Amino acid sequence: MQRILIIEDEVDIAELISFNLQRNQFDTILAHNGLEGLDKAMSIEPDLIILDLMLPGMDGISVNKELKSDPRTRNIPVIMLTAKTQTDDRITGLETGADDYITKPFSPKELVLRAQAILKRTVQKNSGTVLEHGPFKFDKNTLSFYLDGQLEDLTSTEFKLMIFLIERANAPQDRSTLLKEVWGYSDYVNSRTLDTHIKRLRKKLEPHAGYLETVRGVGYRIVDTPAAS
Amino acid sequence: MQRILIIEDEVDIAELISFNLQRNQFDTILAHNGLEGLDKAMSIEPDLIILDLMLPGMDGISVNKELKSDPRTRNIPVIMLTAKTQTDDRITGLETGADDYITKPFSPKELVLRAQAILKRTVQKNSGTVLEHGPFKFDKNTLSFYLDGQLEDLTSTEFKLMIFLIERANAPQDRSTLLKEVWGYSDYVNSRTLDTHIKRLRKKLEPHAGYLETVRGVGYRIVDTPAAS
DNA sequence: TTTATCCGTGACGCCATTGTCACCATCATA
DNA sequence: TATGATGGTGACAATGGCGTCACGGATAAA
Repeated sequence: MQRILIIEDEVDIAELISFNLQRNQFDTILAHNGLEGLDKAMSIEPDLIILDLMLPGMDGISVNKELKSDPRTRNIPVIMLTAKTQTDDRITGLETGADDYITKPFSPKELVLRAQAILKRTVQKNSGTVLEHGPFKFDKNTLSFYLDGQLEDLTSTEFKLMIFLIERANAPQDRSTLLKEVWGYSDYVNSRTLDTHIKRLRKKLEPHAGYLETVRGVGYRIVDTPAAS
Repeated sequence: MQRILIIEDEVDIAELISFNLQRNQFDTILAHNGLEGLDKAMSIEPDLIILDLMLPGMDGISVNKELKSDPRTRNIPVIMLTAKTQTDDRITGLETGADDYITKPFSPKELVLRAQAILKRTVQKNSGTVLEHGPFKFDKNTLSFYLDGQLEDLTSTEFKLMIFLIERANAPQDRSTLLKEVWGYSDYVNSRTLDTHIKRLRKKLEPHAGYLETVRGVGYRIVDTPAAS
């Protein structure tokens, strides 16, 4: 079950939020001022924080700044609650730190929807975008490629080709499959295009080009352990 | 717990494999000929299949072909067991269908390692590589972009930029952050590069460019619901 | 050894992508 | 309203990615 920390001094509002979130299968934790909120955020490490902008003592912006400066809480998404006046149009813009904001008065339904949307997003963001295989490492988010830990340049075609092969490691992929899946060619084209790209790839993969094997009569494959040469 | 189907007629070998996999927290199912194997594969839908090449009645290659032709079993990875003779060097090459192969005699340890490697891979492959936001859809594997379900072209810079913004939807990202994270610029450069790319993106996002908002004095953001215009 | 395939490679030219600049439009503030 | 700052836009040039081709080398079967 996902836990949501609510930092809000007005008890009525805090209860209203808490009630609606619990009804939608979230666990809730309450904090009634900024310091208590920071404390609980650090110790509990919730999945999401709902933070009122106006708080006694330490205001929401400062709390958020503190949250973003600590590694334990830096990646926890924050929804900011703001009052609808002119001045905080500026705040919504400036609050680069907050992941979303809601203006009071707000409907509980909207808040639940936003919470769900954000949590869904962070689950997506932190899952399965890094692919490792031997000395190769790929980050599908930033489209970056590392060879022995060193960032190297790959063109997007090379990137697609490598990912396709690595996700099917050891299994040879034939030429027409590769041209279809990586290039999007619908019918088989007899050309040297694939070979040329493989050549360029091998050059960039040095000294680990041995992972990329030719399977004569079929196509190519990436192996778990390169043959001794 | 992950289930592994073992299709192997020699009882001793089947037991050996089964024992070692179970010791490593896998569930195992045994089948002693090709037809029984196909049957169990269809009904149980295991996470991985270990398939002997030499089987009484229907041989391994035919079984594999059948497996790949049925939608229920098509995506289940297959490890093929082959005897080490000259002829099946050819088979290993030809067996585009199998995801990996092991030559007999093999060490149980190696088999377990390969099974774990393959299962880890398929988990990676099927997770979190598709990102959706409103009318936008991204496949990080094929680097393809869909607008209202229609495949559209994005350059790799545009792709990176969109992913970065969407994963931080609603939260404005300032110019220097974007230049640093998407372009890899280390120090702030005062240039119109970002603006130009945003312009090009907006053109390609039509008629949904409203999702990409300018936050004056800060940078840009993607919103969940575009403002009415 | 011969022969037919299949693959690797270097060179070349096209063109999409990208960054820059000048100029204009828009916005915030006094 | 006036003014300065910030963002939008069109045009342009440089670069690099990409596909094609011709040729040579390697491999497998006869």
